[in-house]
Amino acid sequence: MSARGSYRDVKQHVLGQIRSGVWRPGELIPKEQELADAFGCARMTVHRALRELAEEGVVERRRRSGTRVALQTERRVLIDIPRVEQEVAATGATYRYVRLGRRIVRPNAMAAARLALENDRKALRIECLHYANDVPFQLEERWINLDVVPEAAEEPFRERSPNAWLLERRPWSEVEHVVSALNATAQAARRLLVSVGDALLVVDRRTWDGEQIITFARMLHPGRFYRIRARSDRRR
Amino acid sequence: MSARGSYRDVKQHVLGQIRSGVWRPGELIPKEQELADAFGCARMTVHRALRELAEEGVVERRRRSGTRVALQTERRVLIDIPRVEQEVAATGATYRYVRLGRRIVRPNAMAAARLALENDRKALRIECLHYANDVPFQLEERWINLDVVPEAAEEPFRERSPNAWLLERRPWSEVEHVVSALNATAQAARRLLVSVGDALLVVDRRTWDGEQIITFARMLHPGRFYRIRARSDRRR
DNA sequence: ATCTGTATTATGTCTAGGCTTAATCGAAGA
DNA sequence: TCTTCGATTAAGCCTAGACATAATACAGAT
Repeated sequence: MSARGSYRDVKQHVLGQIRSGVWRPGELIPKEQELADAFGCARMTVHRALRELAEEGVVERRRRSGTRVALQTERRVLIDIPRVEQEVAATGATYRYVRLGRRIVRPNAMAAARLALENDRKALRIECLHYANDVPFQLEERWINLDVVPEAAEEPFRERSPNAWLLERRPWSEVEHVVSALNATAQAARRLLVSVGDALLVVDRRTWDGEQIITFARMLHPGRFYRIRARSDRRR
Repeated sequence: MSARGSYRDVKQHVLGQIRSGVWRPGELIPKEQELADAFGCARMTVHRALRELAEEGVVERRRRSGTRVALQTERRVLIDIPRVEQEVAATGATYRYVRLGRRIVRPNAMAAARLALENDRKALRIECLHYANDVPFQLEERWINLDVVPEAAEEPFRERSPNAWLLERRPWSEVEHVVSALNATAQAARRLLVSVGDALLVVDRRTWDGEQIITFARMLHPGRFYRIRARSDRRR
């Protein structure tokens, strides 16, 4: 077959067999040693190719049983969620940040639940607006857990956004994003320069460091402007 | 240090140094050989650990330069987008599928653009509704490219949803998802049993096989019900 | 007929070397 | 001063073995 195999060649070949329908979903494919012999390479080289295909969800592997073509029940999608600054800059627009408000308060029911705060604990609430070319792009309602980040109580957040400030300061271990849709309230509509009731795309983000919840942010976007895009390319 | 190293141990150690702030963003970390010596393992073992961390976006690697802690400019998120049937079933609800309409027509401007169709080419349009416990869960407007999937012209799609039918039949190589928010039109509101103007979460999906676009689907969800959730855990 | 222990098998991981390649540094030349 | 080119370095990939581990099959016992 091919004189000297690289793991990429093996991946391409296996993917080709699957995509062209020679190896069908659920079917067993040749074992590592057989592929290694066919390609004239070491088993480790085949192993790496198949391991990566398994990580990508293309094949499923079990010890003793062998490797089989995955039943495509799920689509796995990799999304890059950039910072607002970069997202705006990427479109060529000029980015601007404005802090609207900042208070240390007892959180409302939603924020308290999201932050998993004990009764009566206060948290820092920041409201701010991100512009693209002086057009409102994102309205952010940010809650910071002062038990975890006490130094935030000293920070005015006038120049730098809470997100940028936190990213520089706090390592994080886990993030959760929840995307939904809401109608604009009177206040949100005023801030975002849209009509009351217009559909808004909502991204809720929680950030952990270990067991502790650092921060919760609700980010509202005019539905016409904001897009979350994701492409999952099974070929690579 | 540790008597015998596995690549997981190395990963954990490196991640620990980063999370605890010992190795800071942008900073160089020890080279592969040094870590291998420290752990008393082979360089390949360290190599695999660092390669995986690089894939996860935790570190950045350059030949000759070395490995450095990534500046966390982006958050990479892995999302599993299941099929509606499974998504509904996962909540314990009963799934039901209803075909509303099916016609071979010249696509409207949006669909023609999404499908990249030549002038005057017709396409198959299917409108259908997915229920969870007899409550409308997703309204789907599906366009199928008959140049690529001519056999779809014979299929009534009465029992099986276009998605299920296509997944069984056509291998695909690439998917694009675009998420946005829209206000419910009169027709969509009637189908989904919501009020006109209610915020809907919109997922547009395009599927390729190689260069060809197989299908485009616009899926509408009542904003209150549908959630796209994603957790990115940097620890593993 | 059912349970249990053992042998088998394919993948999972590791080792200790090798060569390859891209990025960088520094020295020599223009 | 600027450019170019060769040496160096650290990651990238590969090999040919080894042992570990999980899942299965099968034989023997109950």
